[in-house]
Amino acid sequence: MTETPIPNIAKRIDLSETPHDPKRNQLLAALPEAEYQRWLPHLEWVGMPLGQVLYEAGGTLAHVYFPTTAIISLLYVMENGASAEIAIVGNEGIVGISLFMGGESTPSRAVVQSAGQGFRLKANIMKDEFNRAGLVLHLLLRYTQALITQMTQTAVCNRHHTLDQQLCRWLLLSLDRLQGAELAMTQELIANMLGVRRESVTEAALKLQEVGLIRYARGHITVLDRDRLQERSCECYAVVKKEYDRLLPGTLAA
Amino acid sequence: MTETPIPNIAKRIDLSETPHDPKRNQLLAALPEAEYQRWLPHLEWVGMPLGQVLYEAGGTLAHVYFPTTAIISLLYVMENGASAEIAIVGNEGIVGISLFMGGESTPSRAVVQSAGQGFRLKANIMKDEFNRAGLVLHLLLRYTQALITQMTQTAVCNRHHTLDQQLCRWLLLSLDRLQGAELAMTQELIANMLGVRRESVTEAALKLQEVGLIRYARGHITVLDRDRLQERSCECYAVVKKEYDRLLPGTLAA
DNA sequence: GCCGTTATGTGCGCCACCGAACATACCAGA
DNA sequence: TCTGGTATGTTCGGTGGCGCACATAACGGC
Repeated sequence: MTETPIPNIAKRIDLSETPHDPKRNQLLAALPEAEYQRWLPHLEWVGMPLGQVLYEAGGTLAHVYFPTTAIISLLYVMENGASAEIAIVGNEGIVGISLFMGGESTPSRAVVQSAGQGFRLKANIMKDEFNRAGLVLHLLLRYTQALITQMTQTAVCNRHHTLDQQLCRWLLLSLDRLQGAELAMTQELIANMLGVRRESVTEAALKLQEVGLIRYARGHITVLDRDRLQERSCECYAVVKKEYDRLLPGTLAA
Repeated sequence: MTETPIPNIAKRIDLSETPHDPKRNQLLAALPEAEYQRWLPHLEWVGMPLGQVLYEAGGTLAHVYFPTTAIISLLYVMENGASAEIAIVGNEGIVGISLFMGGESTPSRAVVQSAGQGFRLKANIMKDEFNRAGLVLHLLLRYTQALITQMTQTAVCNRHHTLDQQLCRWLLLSLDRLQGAELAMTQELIANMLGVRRESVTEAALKLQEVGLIRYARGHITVLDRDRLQERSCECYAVVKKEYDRLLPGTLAA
C-alpha cells in the first residue's frame, strides 16, 4: 500500500495545547449564561490521554468531566477481564452522571477512548449546582435519558446485529463525537469496546475497507463514505442519533 | 408427568380482586409520609393483564405506573419485529421514567410480562411532584440509576453470556419482583424477552429442569432451587441485585 | 539501517445459536 | 368426548463468532 505516511497519535494530538473554549462541550454551551459564568471559574482544563481511566467501577467520583475533543467510553469489565462498551460520551455530554443521580458510583468504568481534552468540575460543586434544580437539572436529566437510549440500543445491538453492523454503528457514534473523519484507534481497542475478538474486528474492518467505506492503517481509521456506512449499519445508530437530537437539539455534530 | 394440575392464569390471578395497599410498591412505600399522603388520593388502582402495553415506543405518557403484583418488561422492538428486553420492573420500581427525566417518551415499549396489579399516577401530577425537588426527586433518580445498571448488565449479558446463563439471570430478576416461586410465562414469551428463538429457550429450560432447578409445565415455571440457579447464572444478576440493594435498600424482596 | 515492538492478516476446528420443518402433548370449549 | 388451538420437544444443515497458533508488516528508537 502506498498511502501517505500517517504520524502517530502523540504528534497529531498535542495534549499540551493551550486550553480552549469550554463551550466546545455542548452541554456547557447549552447552559444558561448565568450558570455558565458561575461555573467558569471552577472548570478545570484537563488533558485526556488515550487509556486514562476517569473513574473506576465502584469508585468514588471526585469530578465530573466535560470532554471537548476527547471521547470517553463507558465500559463494563467482567470478572474474567472481558469487557463491553455500554456507551460513548464525547463533547455532547458529561462523564459521571452517577454523581448527580445520587449513586455516587457505578459498576462500570470510564476510559479515554480517543485522546483529547476536556474540563472537569469538582464533585461537590456539581452536586450543589444540580440541586439548585431548575434548568441545569433538567438539562442534565434530558442528557441522561439520551444516554439511557444509547445503552438500550447497545443491548439490542449486542443481541441482534452482526459485528459488521455493530462496527458501522460504533464508527458513526464515535465520528459524531469528533471533529474530522479520522479516528486514532487500533483494532485491538475496538475489539475491547465491542466485546469481541481482535481478529473479528480485523475481518470486519477489511470488508469495510474493500468496499471503500474506510481506510485502515496501523491505528488510524479514516471514514471515506459516511452515508454508505450508515446504510450498512443497523437501525440502532439512527435511533440513538435521533434521540440525542430530540432531547438535546443542536448538541451533536454532523 | 403426574403433577397436580395447575389452573390457568385467569383463575390464579384474579384481576378483579379488590385494590390492595399501594405500599406493596416499594417505591411508594419509601416515600416520606407527607408525600405519600398527598399522592394517595391520586393513586389509581389498575389491573394489569398479561400483554397489556403500558406505553408504546415513542408514545406520550399519560401516566406513570407503580406495579404491586405485576411485572413489566421494558422492551425494544426492532423494525423487523424482533425484540429484546432492556429491563424488568416490578414492585420495586416505577414505569415511565422518561416522564420525569424530561424526554416524555422513549424508543422502547412497556409490556406487562406477568399479570397482576398496580397503581398509576397522572403525568402532570407526577411531574409536579418531581419538580418540587427534595426527597422524591432523589429517590426517583436513585431508582433510575439502579435501572441504568440493569440496562447496562443486559447489554453485557447479551454480548458475553450463554443463553443458559441469561435464562437463569432472567428467572432470578423476575423472581425478585414477584411473591412466591412460580412464574406464569410461556417459553415463547421468554424467547421474546431474551431476544432468542423459542426453541433455544426450550432447550435451555429442559437442561434446567433435568438438573432439578425448575419445573416447567405449559406456561408455568416453578423455581425449585434458587441458590443453585444463582450459581449457574452469570455475574450480571448479582451485580444488578447488589446495585438495587445499595441504591434502594430494602426495596427488593428476597 | 537494524531490530524489537506493535499492529494487522490468515487458517483451522469448534460451538452456540439460527431458521425451518415437523412431531408430540396438553388444554379448553363445543 | 372429540377437536382445534396452543405449548413444548426434536431434528438438521447453516453460520457467526471464538480460541488458538501463526505469518506478515509497519513503526520508531538506536
